[in-house]
This record gives sequence, C-alpha cells and structure tokens, in this order.
Amino acid sequence: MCSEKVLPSLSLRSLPIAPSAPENQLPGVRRLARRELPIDTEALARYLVGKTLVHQTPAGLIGGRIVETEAYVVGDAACHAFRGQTPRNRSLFLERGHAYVYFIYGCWFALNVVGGKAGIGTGVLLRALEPIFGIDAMRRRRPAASLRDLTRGPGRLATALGIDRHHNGLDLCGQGSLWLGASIRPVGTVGVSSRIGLTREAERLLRFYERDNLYVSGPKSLNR
DNA sequence: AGCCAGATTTTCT
DNA sequence: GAAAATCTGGCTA
Repeated sequence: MCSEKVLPSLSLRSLPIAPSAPENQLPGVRRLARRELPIDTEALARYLVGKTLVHQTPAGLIGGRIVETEAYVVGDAACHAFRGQTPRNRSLFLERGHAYVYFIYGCWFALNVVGGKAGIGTGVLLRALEPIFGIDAMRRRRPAASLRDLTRGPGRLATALGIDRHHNGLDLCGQGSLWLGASIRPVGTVGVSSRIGLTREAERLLRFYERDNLYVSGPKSLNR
C-alpha cells in the first residue's frame, strides 16, 4: 500500500530554520561540514554509519542515528548514474553532501547522500535509522508500524521523516531543514555485506551496517 | 519466523 | 512495455 495515498494530509514540507531552532536544544548534534565527508563514496558509506540525520518539520524535529547504508560507486551498473545524466538522476552529479531523492516501485521515496566531486555521479543510500528525535511525529506518518519498523528500510525511513521529491538536490551540509549531524554516541562494529534488492552487481560488498543494532533492515543472514 | 503476491508510477528502452 | 536501490498483509513453502 502506498502511504502517499493513505495519508495525503500528512505530506508535510520542510520549513526554513528559525534563529531559535530546536536544534539548539540538542547540544550533542553538530552539523557535519562538507569537508568532513570522505570524497571516496565507499568510504563515505562506512563513515555515515553512526552519524545522525535530522529533519526540521512543522511537526517538530525528526531524526535518528544512521545504522545502515549502501554505496553506489563509479562504474557500478546498479548506480542510477551508470548510463549518464538524465532528468531523474541529475542531483546525483552535485557535490558530495547533497540529497538525491528518487521515487521507486510506484510507492516510495528513498534518500541518498551524494558522494564524490561535482559531475561524478555516485551516492550513498540511507537504508535505516535508529529513531531518536520526533518519534511521535514518525508514528503519525506511519501509524501501522512498530517502533522497530518505523525507519527500518529506505522507503520507511523517507516516509517517517517526511522526505519526498521536494528534498531532491538540497544541500545536507548547509543551514537547511534537512541535515547530517555528528555522532551522538559511539558507533559499534560496522559490518559489511552485499546490497539489497539489486539484480545488477548484486554481489559487491557495498552495504554497511551497525552490527547487533535492532533497527537494521534485511535478512538475518546479511547482518552477521 | 519466513515466504510470497500485489500495489503503483516513473523512467528509459 | 518492462523494470525498478520496496513495503505490507496474508498465508504457511
């Protein structure tokens, strides 16, 4: 079922950050600067595990710890940029730290952090969060989901945070309403596996996750 | 707990 | 016209 159709009134948009934004009430969450992001996309995917994703919405601050990512790299047939630039994937060719949001399976949005230098076309899919901020607001967007399933999977993550095509191309390292934050707690062991849901280049080990974290998606066999 | 079918629409061939 | 970086509910391989 498409949550867009079920809950059209809950499709909230971003708002600009006010000077007294609630992020000031979260001293542990510092915005990441672009220079902190590894230029290599595989390194970026590993680096982002344990970092924070935050979205300031009219319903409040929503976000959590990134616990699962996948890298889509240069020369990778599974990467949306593999066959060159098109209207759909053009934001993948921005400088690293921007958002690439795409619509998939007729139902869902998925959020990527663009990797590499401008013009290259690589990214990191954010596959799962550990919910930390705004859990009530997430539940309102996904009323049928258990806490564990609120943000476990790329489509669920985007829905729970209110991310859609309006966020495509935004700078996640700027002063906007959607941003990457530093770790709020040390990251555990980072596991590596093949990526999920692919037909092409399915064997490459480009998925990264925090081991033993309850909020990681995928079959048990991939999460050892 | 695990597997399967159906939903739904954009995008490119 | 087919495939797609998925999710949900229902059924039991």
